[in-house]
Amino acid sequence: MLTDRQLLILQVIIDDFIRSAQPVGSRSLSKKEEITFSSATIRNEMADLEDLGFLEKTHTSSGRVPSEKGYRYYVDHLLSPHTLKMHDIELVKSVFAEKIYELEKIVQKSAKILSELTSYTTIVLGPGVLENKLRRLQIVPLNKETAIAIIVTDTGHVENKMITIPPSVDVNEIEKMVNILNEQLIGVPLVELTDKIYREVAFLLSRHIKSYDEVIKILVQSLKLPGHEKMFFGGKTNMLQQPEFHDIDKIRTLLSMIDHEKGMFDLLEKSPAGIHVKIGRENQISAMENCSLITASYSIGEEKVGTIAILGPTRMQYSRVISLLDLFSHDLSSVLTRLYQNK
Amino acid sequence: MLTDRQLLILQVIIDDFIRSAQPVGSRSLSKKEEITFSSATIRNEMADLEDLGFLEKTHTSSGRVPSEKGYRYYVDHLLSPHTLKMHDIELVKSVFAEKIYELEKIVQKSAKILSELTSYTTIVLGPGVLENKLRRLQIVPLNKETAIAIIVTDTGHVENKMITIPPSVDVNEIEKMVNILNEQLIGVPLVELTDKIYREVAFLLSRHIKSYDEVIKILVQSLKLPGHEKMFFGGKTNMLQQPEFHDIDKIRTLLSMIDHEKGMFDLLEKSPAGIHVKIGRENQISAMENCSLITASYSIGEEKVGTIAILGPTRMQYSRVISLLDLFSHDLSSVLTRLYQNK
DNA sequence: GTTAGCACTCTTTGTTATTGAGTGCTAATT
DNA sequence: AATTAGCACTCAATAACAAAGAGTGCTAAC
Repeated sequence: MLTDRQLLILQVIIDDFIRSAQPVGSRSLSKKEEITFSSATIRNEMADLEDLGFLEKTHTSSGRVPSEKGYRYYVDHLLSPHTLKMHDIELVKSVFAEKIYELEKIVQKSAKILSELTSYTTIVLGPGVLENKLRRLQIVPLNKETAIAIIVTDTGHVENKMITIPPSVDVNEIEKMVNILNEQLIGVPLVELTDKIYREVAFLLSRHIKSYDEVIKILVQSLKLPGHEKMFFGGKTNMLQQPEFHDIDKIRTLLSMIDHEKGMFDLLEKSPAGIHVKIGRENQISAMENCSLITASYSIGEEKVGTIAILGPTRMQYSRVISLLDLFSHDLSSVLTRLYQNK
Repeated sequence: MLTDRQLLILQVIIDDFIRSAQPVGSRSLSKKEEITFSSATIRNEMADLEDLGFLEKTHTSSGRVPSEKGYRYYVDHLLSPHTLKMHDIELVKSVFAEKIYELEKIVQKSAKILSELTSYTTIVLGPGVLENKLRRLQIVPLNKETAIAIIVTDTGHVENKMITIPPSVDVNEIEKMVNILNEQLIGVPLVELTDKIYREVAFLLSRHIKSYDEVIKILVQSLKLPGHEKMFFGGKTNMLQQPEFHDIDKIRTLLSMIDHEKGMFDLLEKSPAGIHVKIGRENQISAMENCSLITASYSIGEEKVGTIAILGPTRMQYSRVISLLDLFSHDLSSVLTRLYQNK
């Protein structure tokens, strides 16, 4: 539906605007190497592209600026593959070069490096813990009324939670229960724990444990898992450098959105496997009107366990960020798979 | 050295400027109830106060603005005690009303509420974990090479750390060691652990444990505690609302300073017990030139375990913030003392 | 179909004038 | 001797205006 020339013009305009953040005029376009026709021709084409909704003007006699539809088309059809610099690749690899085994640390460092490489904001979700398998359950009494329940998963993740013990329950009973549970439940994915307890272990417990009713309550209480995975941020304030956010009000709503973790979580959680680009209002959040979000998933083996996202202005270096995320999510996945899959 | 009238004028100017953020002129001052003398008199006094370094002008014919020295004097000598509104007190109490026992949650919620009450930024440091006493040490093997070391303290705090196990070491040996250690070390403050191990337990271990040298290495590795206490933030973006930070560059340096936790930590860590006010450059950090930091300590029993701080513009509501912090640190201390001291 | 040419639009920048809140100083008043 | 009224002066902020420049759309020529 678009002619080759229109595509070329659209692409060059968007490339130029991404670089300069300034509306692009016909005259400056006509000077580019790729462009062999006159500014008048470009003007005509630009008018057509505007009618079609790919470009916009900031005022009647201004140069053109890509619309959301324009970016969408650009991302879907015009993206020229970006070759990463050696330096970039090395930095990415450096995250995985050190012998860090703690998953959270890897993830946190990832967020930091990615935000430095892009000068946008990085958000990493997960790795999810619900699919992890139980390695050890421990209940450590602190005093008469309280105890700490600790869950260790096969990925080395530790969850802990303070619980209250009703006075009727004997500490020894709890210890007994914990022993039984460890025997029965090791290797069971955390999501299935409660279910499995009711189906298979409850019977066993009822035979060996005195105040069964009370104890089972504590158990369920301590297995109640964190509602959602952890999020890690990098470069939260990077958006302040972007010229489109030189307005205090915009930056305030954006930053407080970023800090309001729940909303961010909802946004990332539903992102599917693979790399995806959401442009401006496609994100359904008014604070993100001028932002794009690129998400990539990472996995252990075949199973998706988390999401990496880069938040930038709609005027984002899509090509570069996609290449980086692609490299990164693959490397992260393979490291995690190597570390945590075969046990 | 200052006359009563000068003190009055200084106080009224600072109060007014804190409220309005606008330079205060002689005419508007003369209209205040407290002021019974003419604008000309005020002008003369203001000139004197400026000569003494308590006031400044933004330009030759502008009204006066407090200098850092002015704020200092105001905080030290002129602060009128602020009576908190019922509503404020209720909000503070609400943090402690719920039956939350997890220390970190209490602290986190505190940061949030305080930032909402003040519309400044809240930073909470601690509670320190080094003085806590060991309740349980646990090492959970994940696979041949790695294991998770878990430390539970008497305050219910859980630290965990991934460690690598050299191939020469038998998992059973580790288990044996952990049992010995739990017998010997429960109740010992975390800071003293390593010391105590070398002094008293090493001998015991060397008798019972085969590959003693290797095992002790793992042990020390797993007891290496986090270099410093955790920090919690509230209202990180609140400073964006302050008119003195309507400048993008200022806000950027400030926010990135806040996000750079190390620097913040250094700032808070050395703050002594009680409530203290650091004004502007007294903080020794250029990004905080226009900021004041009010710190308060909180404690378990008699022992200081952490710091609450409020970061605001130098044009801060000192009186109100001090009252809030005072109330807060006392309440927090008494709750913590009740929960964690008597065991 | 393309492009040169031109009138027109709108932002940006700079200049100038005006206003108003404020000061400092002097002289009059208490 | 301290206070205050009065006045000349300063400076930021605002508005009004002009000029420049980058851009457009349209028409007519190529």
